Amino acid sequence: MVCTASDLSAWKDFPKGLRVLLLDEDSSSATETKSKLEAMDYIVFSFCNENEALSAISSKEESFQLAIVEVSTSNGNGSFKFLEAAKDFPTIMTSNTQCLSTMMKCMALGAVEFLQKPLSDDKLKNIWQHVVHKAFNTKGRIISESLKPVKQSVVSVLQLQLDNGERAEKAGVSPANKNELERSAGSDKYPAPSTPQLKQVGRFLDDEDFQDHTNSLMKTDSGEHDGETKSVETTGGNTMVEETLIVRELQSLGEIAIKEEIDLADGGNNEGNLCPHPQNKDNLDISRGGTEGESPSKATHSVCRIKANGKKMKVDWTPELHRKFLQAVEQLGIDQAIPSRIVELMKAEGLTRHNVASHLQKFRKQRRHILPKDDDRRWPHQKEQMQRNYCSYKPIMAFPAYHSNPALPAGPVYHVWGAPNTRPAPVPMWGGYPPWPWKPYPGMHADAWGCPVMPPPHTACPSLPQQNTSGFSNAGAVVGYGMPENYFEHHPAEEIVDKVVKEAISKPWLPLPLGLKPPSAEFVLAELSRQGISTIPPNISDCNS
DNA sequence: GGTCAAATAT
DNA sequence: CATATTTGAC
Repeated sequence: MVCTASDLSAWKDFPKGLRVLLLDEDSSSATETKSKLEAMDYIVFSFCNENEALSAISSKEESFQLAIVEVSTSNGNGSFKFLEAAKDFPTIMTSNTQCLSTMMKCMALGAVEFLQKPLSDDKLKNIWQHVVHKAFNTKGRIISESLKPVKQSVVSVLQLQLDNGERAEKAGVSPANKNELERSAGSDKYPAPSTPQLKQVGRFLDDEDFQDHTNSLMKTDSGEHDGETKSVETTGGNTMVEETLIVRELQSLGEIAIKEEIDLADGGNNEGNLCPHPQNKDNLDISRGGTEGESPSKATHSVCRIKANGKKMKVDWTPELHRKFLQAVEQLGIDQAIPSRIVELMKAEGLTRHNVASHLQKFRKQRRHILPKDDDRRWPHQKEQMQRNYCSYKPIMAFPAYHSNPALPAGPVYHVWGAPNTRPAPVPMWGGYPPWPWKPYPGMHADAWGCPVMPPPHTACPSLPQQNTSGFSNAGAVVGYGMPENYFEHHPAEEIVDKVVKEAISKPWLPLPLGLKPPSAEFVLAELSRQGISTIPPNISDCNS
């Protein structure tokens, strides 16, 4: 993204106020680092032994957004202990040594970067990127309280800039920078936090949820045959598409989607769009001079849903948001899935119980339509039937079709049987749960809503009756969210089944069925580290000489 | 609060 | 005209 005037004002003091926990036993280097950071407007809390640091993060984790931890021969595993404990926010490891094993271990344990000492201004100046990166790439896990404000701030500013850009355009200014953002969004697949350019903010994509976003991007890119550009109004021509593209990406990052109404009519008075701004500043500066005891993040969390004219903005139930919704519903279990609880679980700022209630209503209605009366077993009215053991309740699938969604927590997926939940299992309670067809394809009627799209996962309920009761004619065309769209577009359902089965056979070591996405390297690493990274040298002393 | 249904917005 | 979301009543 080209640095425009609005950039300068919006991001001017971006890292300002970010709280950095510094753990370094070497007091002189600690002091030096601290002063460098402070010169850059970071707020530094310095610790010289890991126990203090540990207790600091465990008691007030929300007070920090970033940690810099020194690892040395003398502090042994202390730094690693900290690193593991501080998984919720980005931790940069630093050391005098250049031992590859050490670096490797740091990375395996979740460090976001390894910096060789001494820490120069250059090395330090962009560490904020890790904060932003983390804030946007914590899907499926719990996003740390301290990172939420950052995320919101960034989203706000970016959205604001979109608005500004829109206005500038109307004034005849070339929107070159937006094109730039778009381009980078589509092609820059690999996050490289060390690269300072702001354009990275346009695409916070990790392997984990890469597919999703790319899908939507590519679809939008490809023009009008797009299933997701629901909010694209053709009125404005291409610029609107770009606008929407970017906004949508932000939206799909888990924020409540707010439809900014761009009033083409009353060109000048869009001051209301400024509303995200104050929040942004607040969030970043709130910690200034504050004491460690405060938790800045708790302060302001509500998304500004008020338009200039005071009207509330509509909640846009993006696939992403709906996915949260579904997760919540599944997690709660059918008889507990009530608006208030769903709202809690969704953890989507700005979303009200009413919003959810409404969505739930629609959701239920749709289901009723899809699963005709005879087996409406899953809704509370039929208490007698609730206990019946329907196949869709059984955790047969380790990777239920619907869950091929990468945004879901990786944790329980491979442990369906031992899932901690009180419910039977984190399994879709609505067997073969259909994707939510947001504007599937042009011309397709929206009552395709509940159409089961996935071929019934082979091992799963072969007898599930309603799988076929509703119109299936479009099955080939409707594509589930979170699935690689092309996959379906080019493979008839039977081929898919075949493919999945073959894969299952060829990889017997994996749980069945495999789902549609093989475990990524990332997943394996994560799993390894979760289990204590036995493959990595237990200590570093052997390489420090 | 939860649900349902009418009212609105898109 | 059909849908999606919000509003309001029960």
